[in-house]
Amino acid sequence: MSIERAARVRRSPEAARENILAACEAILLEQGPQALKLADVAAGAGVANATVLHHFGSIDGVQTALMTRMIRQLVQRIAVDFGQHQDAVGRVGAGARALFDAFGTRGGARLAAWLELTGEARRMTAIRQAVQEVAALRMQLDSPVDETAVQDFMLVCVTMALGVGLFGDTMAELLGRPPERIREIALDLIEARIRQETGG
Amino acid sequence: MSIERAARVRRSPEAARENILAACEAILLEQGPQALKLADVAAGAGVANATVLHHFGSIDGVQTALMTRMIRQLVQRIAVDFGQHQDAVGRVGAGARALFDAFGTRGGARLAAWLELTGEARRMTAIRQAVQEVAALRMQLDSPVDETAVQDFMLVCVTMALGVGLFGDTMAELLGRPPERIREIALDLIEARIRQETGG
DNA sequence: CGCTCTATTGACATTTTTGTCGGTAATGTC
DNA sequence: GACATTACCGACAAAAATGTCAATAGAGCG
Repeated sequence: MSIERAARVRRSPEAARENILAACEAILLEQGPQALKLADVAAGAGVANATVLHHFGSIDGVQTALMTRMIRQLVQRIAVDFGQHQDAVGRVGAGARALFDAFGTRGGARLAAWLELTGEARRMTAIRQAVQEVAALRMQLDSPVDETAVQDFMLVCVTMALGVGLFGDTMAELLGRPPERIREIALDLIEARIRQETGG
Repeated sequence: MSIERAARVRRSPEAARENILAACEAILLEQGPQALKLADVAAGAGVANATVLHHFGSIDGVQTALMTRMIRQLVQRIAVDFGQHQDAVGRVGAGARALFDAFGTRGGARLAAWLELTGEARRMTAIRQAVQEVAALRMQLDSPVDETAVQDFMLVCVTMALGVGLFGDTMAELLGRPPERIREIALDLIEARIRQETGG
């Protein structure tokens, strides 16, 4: 019997990078950032180690590209969700909901935690831009009294969404409560605050 | 000139372990979990690599011991803070405050995030025990209507405390708000909920 | 087809990190 | 002081992870 060698796949540079980063994302979500080893990434993508290095230069390059990609996806998802609401009343609640969705799925919160732990949290500037744009939008549309109050409030929303997205499931399981409960209550707190602000 | 060799320090096994784990904790807080290398830990503790291994067997043993130690400290801190309040009214607010303190300082939230990312979140069972004890205590003292409501609420408090503790400072800086703001608003949300629950 | 370009690769080199081992030196005990 | 115990260390070995390089092979183009 002859030795069969898998036919070599040749992709465009973009497709090759995409393929590798997708594998990285899966590893990050399933095993955490410390499992992002060159060999594992290459194996996950179905290519040789050297191929990964050819496209990204180093394992750090891979990580940087992964962060960038995930942040871009995250911001885009938030923007889309937020843009879908037109009425002033439901917009804030829907915005909060969009935040919770964005960070609760596809590893958004895990990415943020990774950045935080590795001291690369400055990379999240894209999030800042998005939040500030949204804040400006709300000022324009709903014209609430205090601008800093709006910013403060959005700040807390983002932080809560991150916390729930990262720890929610584990905490719920740990304490024997249904996983969606945390999110419900957190959103409830937020909406109560909104009613208080706008209503009286 | 003769070669001076620093006098060898000999500690009790407990003190030696303590010394090493303290160095680990500093590294974890300053540089993140990925920086917990054997050589760095040994250097931080002022001992040889082999000494670290002598006491913990392997670098994994070091990490496990560190987790255990930090969790123990964390739970103890929460318990102390919580036990200081006697009146039923302020207890919940004070409890929430204690939670925020515990996770916001000394890397409690960073530890939790690390456990979460590495998939070792089950180690946090000590936290579960503490929360359940506190919930039982509150049921006994304040006898609110619904037990699951109390549990749900504490669950959200813990998750929010974790989120604020881990992401609060970065998010505040990122959005140009004072760092203590998040904590204030979050506690405000919680206390509003308490008033709503108990008051009407 | 012949040619160029470059994504891809296995084999190898380098670096980093972890772990082993025999010996040394504090400390307590008799 | 003699001895046993063991925390401690330097030097080295092993393993793991990253990175280099020359050669190979798809794909487009004349």
